[in-house]
Amino acid sequence: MSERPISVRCSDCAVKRLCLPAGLSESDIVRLERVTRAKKIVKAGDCLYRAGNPFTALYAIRSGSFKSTIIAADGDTQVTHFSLPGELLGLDAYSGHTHPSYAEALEDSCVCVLPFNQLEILAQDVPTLQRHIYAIFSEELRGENEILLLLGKRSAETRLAALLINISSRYARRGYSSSRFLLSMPRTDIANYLGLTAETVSRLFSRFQKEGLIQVEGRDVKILDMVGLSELAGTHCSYDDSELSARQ
Amino acid sequence: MSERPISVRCSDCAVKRLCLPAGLSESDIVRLERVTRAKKIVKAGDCLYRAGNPFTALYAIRSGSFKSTIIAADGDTQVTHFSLPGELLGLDAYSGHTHPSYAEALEDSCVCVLPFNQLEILAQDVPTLQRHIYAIFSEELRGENEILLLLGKRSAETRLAALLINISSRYARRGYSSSRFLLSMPRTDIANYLGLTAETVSRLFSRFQKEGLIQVEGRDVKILDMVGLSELAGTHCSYDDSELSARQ
DNA sequence: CGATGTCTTGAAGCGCCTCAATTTCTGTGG
DNA sequence: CCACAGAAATTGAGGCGCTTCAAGACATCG
Repeated sequence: MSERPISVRCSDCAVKRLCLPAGLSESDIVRLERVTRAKKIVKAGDCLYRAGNPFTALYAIRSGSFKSTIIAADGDTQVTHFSLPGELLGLDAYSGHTHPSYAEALEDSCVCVLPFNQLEILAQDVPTLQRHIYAIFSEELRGENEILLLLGKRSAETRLAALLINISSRYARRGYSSSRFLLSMPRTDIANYLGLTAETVSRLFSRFQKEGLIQVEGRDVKILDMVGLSELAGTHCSYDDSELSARQ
Repeated sequence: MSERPISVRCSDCAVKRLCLPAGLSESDIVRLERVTRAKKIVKAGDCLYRAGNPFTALYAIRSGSFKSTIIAADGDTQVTHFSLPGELLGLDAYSGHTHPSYAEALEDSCVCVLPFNQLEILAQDVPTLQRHIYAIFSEELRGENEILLLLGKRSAETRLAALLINISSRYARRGYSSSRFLLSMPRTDIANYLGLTAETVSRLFSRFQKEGLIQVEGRDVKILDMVGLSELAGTHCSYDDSELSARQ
C-alpha cells in the first residue's frame, strides 16, 4: 500500500462531478486541491483501513471499488457498503476517532487522502463545501434506510434485483453502460451484503437469466429487461434520482 | 401539533449532556439557545414531519419518543429508528431538501426546533459545535451498520435481545433504570424494526420470560439476567459505550 | 357494555439455509 | 504451455426458522 504523490488535480479528475469538488468555484477547487494532494494505491484484497485504526482522513475513490465490512464480537462479518469512484470512505469514523469498519479494495484502486482536520478548516471557510459535506452525510443516512427496508422486508429475489438496479444506475452516473458491467465483488460478498447465502445468490442469478431478465457469465452482467428487473426490485428505478444532489 | 414558546433553556435541559450543548462553553450555549428557542409538542400518534415535507429544521427530542419510518413505492413500511430524548431527528433530510422519512411520536412528546440554516451559521462560528454535528452524523452511520449486521446475519432471538440491551443502555444514559423500563412502542413496531412479525416477537418475549431472562407484562419490561441477555445479543453489552462521545 | 386495537398462542406451510457434490475459474510453478 | 491446486460458482436434496393464517385473551375507551 504505497503512498506517493500522483499529480492529478481535482479539476482534471474523472469523478469531480460526483465528488467533493461538485458545485465549487474554480478558486475553491484550487484550495481543495491543496487538501487532496496525497493519493494512495490500494491493491485488490488490501485494506485502505481496518477497524481500530486511528481516524485521520476521509478517502475519495478515484478509481476501483471497495467493500466496507464490520466484524461483530463473535467474528461474524457484515458487508455494509460497496463503494464506487467519486464516493467517500471513512465517514463513520469521525465520532469514535477510530475506524469502526474495514475498507477492502475489491480491485486495484486509487484514492485521494483527505486529512479531515484540513478539510474541516477549509469547509469552515467555504460554505458550499460545508453544505456538500452535510449533504454527503445526510445522503448516506438516507441510503442506509433503504437498505434496512431491503434487509427487513424483502425477499431474496427482490434484494438481488434491487442491488443490480442500484449498481447499474451508479455506473450510469459515472458514464459507463447501465445495461452491462462487471461486478467487482464475488458472490459471497453480494450474499453477505444482502443477508443471504452465496448459494441463494447463485441460484437467483441463474433464475434471472432463465427468465430473460439478465445474462450472466461469472461477474459479467448484462441487463436484458431493465423494466422487469426494476419491478422485481420494487423501486421502479427510483435509484436513478436518489443519488446526492447537493444544490445550493 | 401546536408550536408555542416554552421557556426552557438548554442550560436547564434534562438531556443537555446528550444533546447539542454537550461540550460547549457557557457563552456558546447562550448562543445556541437563541437557535433552539422554538419548541413543538407532538401528541402520541402524530407526525413531527412526513416524507415529502420540506426540510427546514432538525429536531432535538426533549421528552417522549419517536419512531422513524420509510415507505416504499409499493406501500411497504420499514421502521428505521426509535429515538429517545437528547437524540436528533431529521438528519437524513438535508441532501434532498425534503424529509425522506416519517417521524411519528410514540407518546406525547416535546422537541426543540433547530432551524438548520441558523444552526449552520452558528456552527461556522463555533468549531466545537461543528465537530459535534459531524460526530452525530458519523455516530448515526456507525449505528446503522450495526443494525445491518443484526438484520443481515442474526436470528430472531438475537435481534430482540440486542434491541432490549440497546434500549436498556440508552435509558441508563438518561439516568433511568437499565433493568426496568416501559417500551413506548407496540409489538408490531418492534417486529417491523427487527425485520420480524409481531407474532414472532411476542413468542420471543414469552420465551425469554420462561427462560428467566426477563419479566414482561405488556410493555413493562424488567431485565432479570442482563448478562444472559447480552450473551444472546452477541454484543456483550457493547452498546454501553457505543453512544456518541464527541470529545474535542 | 360492546367495540376496537393490542397481544398471545397454536398449527401448517414455505423460503431460505445447510450440507454436499461437481464444475468452472484463476493463478502458479514445472 | 500445460498441469495442478485452491478458490469461486453452480446445482441439488433435505431441514429448520420464521411467516402466515386463525382463534382467543386482554386491555382501553366510547
